[in-house]
Amino acid sequence: MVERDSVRSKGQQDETRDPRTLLALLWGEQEQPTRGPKPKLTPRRIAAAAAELADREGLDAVSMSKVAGGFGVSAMALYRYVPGKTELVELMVEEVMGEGPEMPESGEDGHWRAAVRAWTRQCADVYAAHPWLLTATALRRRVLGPRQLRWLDAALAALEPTGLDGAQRHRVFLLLIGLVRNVAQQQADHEEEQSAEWDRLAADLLARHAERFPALTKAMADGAFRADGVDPLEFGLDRILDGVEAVIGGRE
Amino acid sequence: MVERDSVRSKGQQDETRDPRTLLALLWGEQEQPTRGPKPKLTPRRIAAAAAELADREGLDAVSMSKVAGGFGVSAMALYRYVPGKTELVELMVEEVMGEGPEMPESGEDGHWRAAVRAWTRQCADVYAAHPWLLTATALRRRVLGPRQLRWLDAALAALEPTGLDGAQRHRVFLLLIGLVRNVAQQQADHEEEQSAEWDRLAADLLARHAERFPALTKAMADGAFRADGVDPLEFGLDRILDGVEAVIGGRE
DNA sequence: AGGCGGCGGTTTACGGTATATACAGTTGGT
DNA sequence: ACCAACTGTATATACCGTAAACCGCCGCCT
Repeated sequence: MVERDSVRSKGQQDETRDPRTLLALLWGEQEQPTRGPKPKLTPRRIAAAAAELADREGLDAVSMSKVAGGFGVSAMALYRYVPGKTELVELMVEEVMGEGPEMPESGEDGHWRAAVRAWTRQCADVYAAHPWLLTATALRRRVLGPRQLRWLDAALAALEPTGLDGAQRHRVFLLLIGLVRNVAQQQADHEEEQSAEWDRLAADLLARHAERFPALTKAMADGAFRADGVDPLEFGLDRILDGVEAVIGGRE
Repeated sequence: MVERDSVRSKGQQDETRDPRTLLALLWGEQEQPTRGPKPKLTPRRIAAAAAELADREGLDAVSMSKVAGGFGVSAMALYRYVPGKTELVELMVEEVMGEGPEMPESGEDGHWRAAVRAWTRQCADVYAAHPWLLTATALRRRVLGPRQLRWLDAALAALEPTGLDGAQRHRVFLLLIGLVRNVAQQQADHEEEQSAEWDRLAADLLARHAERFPALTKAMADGAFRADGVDPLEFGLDRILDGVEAVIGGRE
């Protein structure tokens, strides 16, 4: 389906690497060779190891040599399985997405809120478990691997009972992952080391410039950044669901 | 306020660089020296040049030597003004955020929807003008520069007439930037080169695996990804505003 | 059975990155 | 006038991704 030794980038970045090799990789549509020594690795195993590394030490720590070192092979060995690092990251994302969300029995109408809730929570869990997903999926074209499509499919399915048309369902999906990713980012910020130090510095700074940011100081005095037990994910989700409900109600 | 020659990272990454130097930089609280030659540059000018470079060639193209080359100085010269690259990126973000949004006369209640709309649109414009903002602000703790705080302040101010408490206003703000960033990402994806090529490949792939993604195929047949003239930003914004309205209505 | 060619892994090398360190030239305060 | 502070440079280190050439293994074909 795709030739194995395809090299066409000139030595710089991506420039123009054939998307088809990446797709073949993601979908496992590689024709495996017959002759030659048995490969020690697979793209899957490499991606899994790299993802684990990223979980432990962050995405920046994922380098070809470190990943290869984990297998006891040289860095260049990986290039027999993966066209380059960008493709490896893509595989890492796909790897970490798992088998897709477990959705409740949809069946009845009116339960679409619960279904969407379940989807969103599980998606948020994935992002929480792998904070590097945020940067790995920032920019660049994605949502092409089978597992990512599975998530998309599940979300669209959960929205079918709403009666929204396809375009609207898609836009609600965008709203949902936007929420998930944003909350994940917020939490990643806060779970960082020295978070308390930063908070202290920020509070001090704000106090010194209170008059420049009246609404912010007022909101802070009103408890804006105090933890009040309300999950921002749940709050946002409720807002979105209410918004969707408003469309449905207004149209029928 | 902050000593100028502070170096404590061992040669690796960030590790532990003093946050106070960054804050002093962002807020212009550097005490400027008296003796010695007049500096040719300023952090601001460097950040502006770097941002322009990023606008033209992308964030990856921003390297110390390229930025320095634009001024005709050596790469190391920049380190007299900026502690390191991460701080430079932070400055770039701050630079690009401009003077903050121009908000309409709030005055009357009930116009908060218009105010929030104006805020969101302008924020989206910034992201659209500088796509690298997405990756530059992915992960890492932010929202500490005066300009970013200005945006936050404006959003919170716009939400004051809603009667929501501080924590809720903050959560709505999170919802809004989540929307903006997500839409920006979506648009960046689509305006990429070879976008058509990718779409073709994706459509082909989906057709071959239609049975695995029933909801997705159904949604596509229903026009999910056809451009239908509805701005996804407006759609999401309406959903969020409706959601907020539901909270207000339900509580009073 | 033999060998050839596809393939896995290594080594080497190149150009790029951030940035530590040591230095030279310039300037203002004393 | 001199010294100390400051700016910019040159040099060096340690990484990074990856191109290219190479060697040894192995299954298919003759």
